[in-house]
Amino acid sequence: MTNVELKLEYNFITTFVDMKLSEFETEVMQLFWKYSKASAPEVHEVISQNREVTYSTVKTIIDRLEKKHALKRKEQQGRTIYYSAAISAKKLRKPMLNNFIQKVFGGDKQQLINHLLNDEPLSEDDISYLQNLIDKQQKHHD
Amino acid sequence: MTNVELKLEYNFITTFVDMKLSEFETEVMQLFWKYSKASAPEVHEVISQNREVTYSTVKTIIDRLEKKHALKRKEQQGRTIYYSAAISAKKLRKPMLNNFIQKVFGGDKQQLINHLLNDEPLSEDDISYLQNLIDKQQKHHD
DNA sequence: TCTTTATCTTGACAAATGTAGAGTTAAAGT
DNA sequence: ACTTTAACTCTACATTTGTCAAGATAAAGA
Repeated sequence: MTNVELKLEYNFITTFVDMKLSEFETEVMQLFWKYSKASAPEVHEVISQNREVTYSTVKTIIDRLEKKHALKRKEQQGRTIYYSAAISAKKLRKPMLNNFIQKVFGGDKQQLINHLLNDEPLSEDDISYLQNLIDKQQKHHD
Repeated sequence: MTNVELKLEYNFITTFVDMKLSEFETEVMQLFWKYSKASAPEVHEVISQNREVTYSTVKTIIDRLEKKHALKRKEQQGRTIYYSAAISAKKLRKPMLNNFIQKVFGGDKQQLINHLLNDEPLSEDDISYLQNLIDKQQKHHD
C-alpha cells in the first residue's frame, strides 16, 4: 500500500519512521479513528457485519498494527485489551491519497476530481457540501 | 488492491471476470493508458526515471498484467513486443476509487472531497470549473 | 472451588507481490 | 558468416498479506 513517512519525537530526538499499512490494516484503522478505542472482539464484530472472517484473523491484523505502532494498548478490562490509534487519520490519509493519485490516476489530481464529480453520481447532500466548500473559498478571493 | 469486476463479452456470451491489480501493476497500467502502446524496455525506461528497478522486474509485471488480461500484445518489431491496455482506465478506476474511499476514508466521500479541495487553496479557475460541474449535476436532480 | 467461556497467544501456511539473476535467442552490426 | 547486443523466457526467492486452528489462560458463573 502506501508508505507513510512519520515523524516521531522521542524526547527531543526526531526520528523518521516508515509506516506501511495493508488494505485490511487500513480498513481496521478506520474503526479506531471513529471510536477512539476498541477491543479485538469489538472490531471483529463490526467487520463481521460485512464479510465472513474469524476472530483470529482480526486479532492478527490488530497485532500487526500494534507492532507497526499504528495502534497502542489503551486499557484493559478483565482479559479484554482496548486499543486506540497511535497515528491520526490525517497523517495517514494524506500520503495515502497522494500515492493513490500517483498510482491510479497517474499523478493527475484533476483527473481524480473529474472522475469523482462526473463519473460517480453525487447525492444532493454531496452537492450542497461541495457548494459550501466553494463558497468558502470564493470569499478568500474577494 | 482492488477487486475489479469486469464484464467481458466473448461472442455473445457474457462472462464476469475478477481482475485484481497490485500497486506496481496499476502503476504500469498508467503508461498504457497514456501511450496506447509500449514495449517492456520503454516501460522500464520510464519507471527507471523515478526509482531503481531492473528490466527483469518490469517485464515480470508486464507478464503478469498480460496473464491477467489487463494488457494484450499489439504488435512486434524485431524481438520487441508492443503491448496495449486491454481494459480502460475508467473501468479500473471506478472500483478502485470506491474501494479506496471505503478503506481509507471509511466510505465517506465528502471527507475525500474535503481533502482534495482544502489541501491547497483553489484558484479562481478551479472554482469556476467546479461551480460549473455543480450546476450541471444540480440539473440531474431537478 | 470447579467448570465454562471468552479472549488472548502462538504458530503456521498459501497466495500475492516485488525483485532479479541466468540463460536463450533473434536481430543487428561488422 | 560471425560476433555482439538487446530483448525475451524461465526460475527463484524473500516478504507481505490474508487467513485461521490449536492451545493457553484468566475471568466469570455455578
